[in-house]
Amino acid sequence: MAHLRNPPRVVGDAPSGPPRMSDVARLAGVSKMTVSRVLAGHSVALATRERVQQAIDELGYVADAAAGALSSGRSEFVAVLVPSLASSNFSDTVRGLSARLEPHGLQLLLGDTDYDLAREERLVRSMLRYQPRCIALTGSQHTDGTRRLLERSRIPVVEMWDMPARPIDMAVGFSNVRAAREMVRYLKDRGYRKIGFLGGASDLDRRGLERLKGYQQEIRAQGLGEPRVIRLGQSPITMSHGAPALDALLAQWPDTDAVMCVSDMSAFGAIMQCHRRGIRVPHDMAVAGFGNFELAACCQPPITTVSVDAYGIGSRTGELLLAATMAADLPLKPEHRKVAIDHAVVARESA
Amino acid sequence: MAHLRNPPRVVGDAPSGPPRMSDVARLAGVSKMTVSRVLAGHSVALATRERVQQAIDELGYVADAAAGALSSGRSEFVAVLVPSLASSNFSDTVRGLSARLEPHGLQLLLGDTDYDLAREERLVRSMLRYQPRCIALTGSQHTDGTRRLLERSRIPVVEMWDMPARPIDMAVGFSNVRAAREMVRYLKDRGYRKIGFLGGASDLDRRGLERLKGYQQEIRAQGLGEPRVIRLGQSPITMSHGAPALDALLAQWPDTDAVMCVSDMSAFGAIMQCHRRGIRVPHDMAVAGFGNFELAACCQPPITTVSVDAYGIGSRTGELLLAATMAADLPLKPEHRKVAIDHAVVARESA
DNA sequence: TTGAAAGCGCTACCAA
DNA sequence: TTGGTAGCGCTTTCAA
Repeated sequence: MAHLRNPPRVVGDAPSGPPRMSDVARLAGVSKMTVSRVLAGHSVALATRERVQQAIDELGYVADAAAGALSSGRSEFVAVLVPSLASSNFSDTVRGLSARLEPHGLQLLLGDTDYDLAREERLVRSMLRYQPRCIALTGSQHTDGTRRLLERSRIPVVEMWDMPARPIDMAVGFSNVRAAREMVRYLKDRGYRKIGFLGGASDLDRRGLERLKGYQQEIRAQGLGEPRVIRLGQSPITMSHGAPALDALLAQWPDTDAVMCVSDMSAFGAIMQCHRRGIRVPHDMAVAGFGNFELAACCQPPITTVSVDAYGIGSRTGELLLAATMAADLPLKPEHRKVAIDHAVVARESA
Repeated sequence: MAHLRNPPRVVGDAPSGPPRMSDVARLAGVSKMTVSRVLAGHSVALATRERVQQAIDELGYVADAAAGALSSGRSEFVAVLVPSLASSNFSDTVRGLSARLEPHGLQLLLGDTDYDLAREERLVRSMLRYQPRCIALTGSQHTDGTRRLLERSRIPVVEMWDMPARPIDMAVGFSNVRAAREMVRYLKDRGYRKIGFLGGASDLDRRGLERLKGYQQEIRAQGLGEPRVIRLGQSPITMSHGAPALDALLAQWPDTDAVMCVSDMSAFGAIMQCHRRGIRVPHDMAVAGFGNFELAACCQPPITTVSVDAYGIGSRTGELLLAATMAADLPLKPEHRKVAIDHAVVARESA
């Protein structure tokens, strides 16, 4: 009788904690195993099943998932890391992921890296403690520590929102460089020649940097002179970024006739600042965004932008993860490890 | 030797799965308990601690949280349900919660109810399986099933974003009715007399309904004639709601001189529609929002709105939950079970 | 179709 | 300061 953590229950005592599987079993007059089978949907005689279900309902029994995971050796967690939950972009991706994974009873473990790679590593380490079946990260830049943790964990990994040459494991995204180049070409086709770029000052927003790189490459390729780049403000780029960035651009290059922004947020801020300064959009100044947020469609003038299927990134990631966790033995062919997501310039009135 | 789930490891075999605490113990030449103590930060001789730490690093050992939770009888999960992760309002609340809870090693289990009470119940049931230490819900309306589940679970519960007369357990929020009434008074003080209201058509957005109720009460109390209410569109109310709602309002009551919107999103949509129709804001039509999103400050004209401390709701909720989980034995006094969050009309240019 | 026993990986408890 | 043992609540495995 030594070493008992909880005092033995005296017969007739009210059960102390929440009901356990053995309580259900006793009430239904069956063994624990039968209860377990009913819960798992395995074959059990109809009459037995009904008695067990009744006992479950009567006691309000909820099975302990931690115990189940420990015993069966597989958890139902999927770890997901995004730079920011507030961004509609990433929250759409999360919605796409849930939509795919929830029907399989998988539980998302969500984390918000705040565009901070060290924080990402801390979160990965902390989430790995729950033995997730797989993990989805944003971007393809990670600390060495993060990579090491992931490699050692040997679980399927998807990197989202980018298209790295050599992903850790799998990737679902698109080339931000190419998308930005397409926007420059679009602006050039519309007749703009003095095109500026408004981006963030932080090197942590890799996707923003890629867009900047694409802008610079295409400006050079098209012979549109020296790039006109303003880098201002921290990630994530917010609406309030647009106004001061536009002012800085016009202060340095007053003859600019179009501006391409790292996101719809800053494009919106820039357009509102144009309203304030009496600059007509697009007549005096064209403004283009990136992301095709709802904001871009509702703004006056509606914002020309690059639409990206954020929800699709989530749901395709979910599919890859499902395939990888369900059939872990069948390694995917390399060409199936990278999923390219569509993107396109959406022409509206602002540019 | 029967009933062994995994075949016994032959001496010299490479360990099959990830390293376990016993692997670390063996490598460091100590018992599992000592490893456990090092991880928990309990007192261990410095030299021993260092050897153990070295073994942990060498193996890349990550402790299994499910096993720990099962053994110790307490998990590190906190369940959190919000209507929508995409809304900056609720994602701010989540940030406030994380900021308070993460330092204590607590892991958020986030769920998105999509403004659907049945879905809320499903999520609560599913999260309860992980034996969370406590749970935070949004709003004070829940299904009977949800209430029953929560009562039976006997864990601390906080209802956020509302101020119910009788909370399930604890509440952190404010009265949406009172806040809306203050906005009507503000508009009246500014000289507006024909004030309309733009809200959603769904009865699921309780906070939106409360704001409508506050509007109606105060319009009557101030003798401002019959309420002018347009209810259009599903929850959550988005930017695209504003334009058609404004059109409907003006079609029915062309002489309206001010409009109060259920959220900054629809206020923004309404203002953009005013731009399109050549209606000057606030000269021809005042527009007020609710929530004080970044959008409201960046819009041209900047939007007069009700600011609510969304982040504060999260961090105060975190404090309550910490107090309740850490000192579960000390029941809070009833007057400490309800935390009122400040809100205030922010006067800007739009009204 | 059902049951009994063992054990998943960890921590509480007591002993040394 | 450290170690041994029992057991958390469940599922796997095999037997009936």
